[in-house]
Amino acid sequence: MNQQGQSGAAIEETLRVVGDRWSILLVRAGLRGIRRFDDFCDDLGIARPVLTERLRRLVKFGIFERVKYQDKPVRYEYRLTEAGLALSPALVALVRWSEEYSQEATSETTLVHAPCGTELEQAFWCRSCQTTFGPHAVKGVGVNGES
Amino acid sequence: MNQQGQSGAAIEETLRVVGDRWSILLVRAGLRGIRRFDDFCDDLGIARPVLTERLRRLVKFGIFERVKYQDKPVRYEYRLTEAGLALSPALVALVRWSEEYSQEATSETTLVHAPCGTELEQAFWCRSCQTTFGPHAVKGVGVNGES
DNA sequence: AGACTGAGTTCGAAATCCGAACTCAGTAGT
DNA sequence: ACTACTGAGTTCGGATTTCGAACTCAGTCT
Repeated sequence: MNQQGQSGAAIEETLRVVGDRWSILLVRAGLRGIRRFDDFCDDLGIARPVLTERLRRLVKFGIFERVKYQDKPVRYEYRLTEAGLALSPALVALVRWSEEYSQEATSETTLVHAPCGTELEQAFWCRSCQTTFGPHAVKGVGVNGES
Repeated sequence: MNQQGQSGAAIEETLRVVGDRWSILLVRAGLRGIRRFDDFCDDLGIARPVLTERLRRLVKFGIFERVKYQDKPVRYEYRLTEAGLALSPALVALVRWSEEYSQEATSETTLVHAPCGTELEQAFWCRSCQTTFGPHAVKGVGVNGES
């Protein structure tokens, strides 16, 4: 249908999992410590049937896990897995972007380096050159590798 | 409705713009040099009416610009703006994530530092400490700042 | 008994998405 | 002058998703 080879498939795969308006917000809520169905619901204002479906899918793809946290009335909660946690760079990138470019960003808090409190920058790091660099020096985003 | 303060608003804002299955793919296609309506269409397999609406919205939010590239039959193409280009860290983060965690990732190409060809790492950079660090040392992701 | 909690389901209405066919201006070929 | 083609869209009806509000179900609390 389309001729995306290689790394194209990877992103498409990923976006099929987290590429809707709610999934990333759910991950963010998870990072903030939210775990219970009703809390996700209240915090995000997501419709219940949609939340049910979304959580099921995120569990299926290993981003959240469904954990029984009490027996008497059986109750489950949702916790981020390692893979889920690993989405935070993407999340941070989005926050940074909106801080920088979104016209109606009303952000009061900004992201900082915890030890020193300095506003952080996001960069790519080349282990062999021992340097940081920006998006212009990345190759391989596309199949043919045009910057 | 929900009690997301501060940086919560920022992400929500952003996801209202790029938080659907197509927008990020469009940005990616833009990075790969695709500019014309029909090419986006063929490359992504997106339905035309949806593409129309998506592009209009991305233009409105300053991610693409609509540029006239010929007069005789008036024709427009879509180019990424600076703001659009600035989304690439998020995109790269997603690619990296899928390379690492996505079960059915079939990615052959990986992302590299263009000058030297080394596989890149993504990191946060603290200007004042002059160090790179990972997501665990970021504060302020959530309103209350749980890492 | 009656009210409450928490994780869901069920419902019908509304918004989105889809593919396929159509439009419209201009160009190229015969 | 007639036909075919290009490229950026628009129009259509049907299928899928999303929504809010109300309901369920097991167990607990008073």
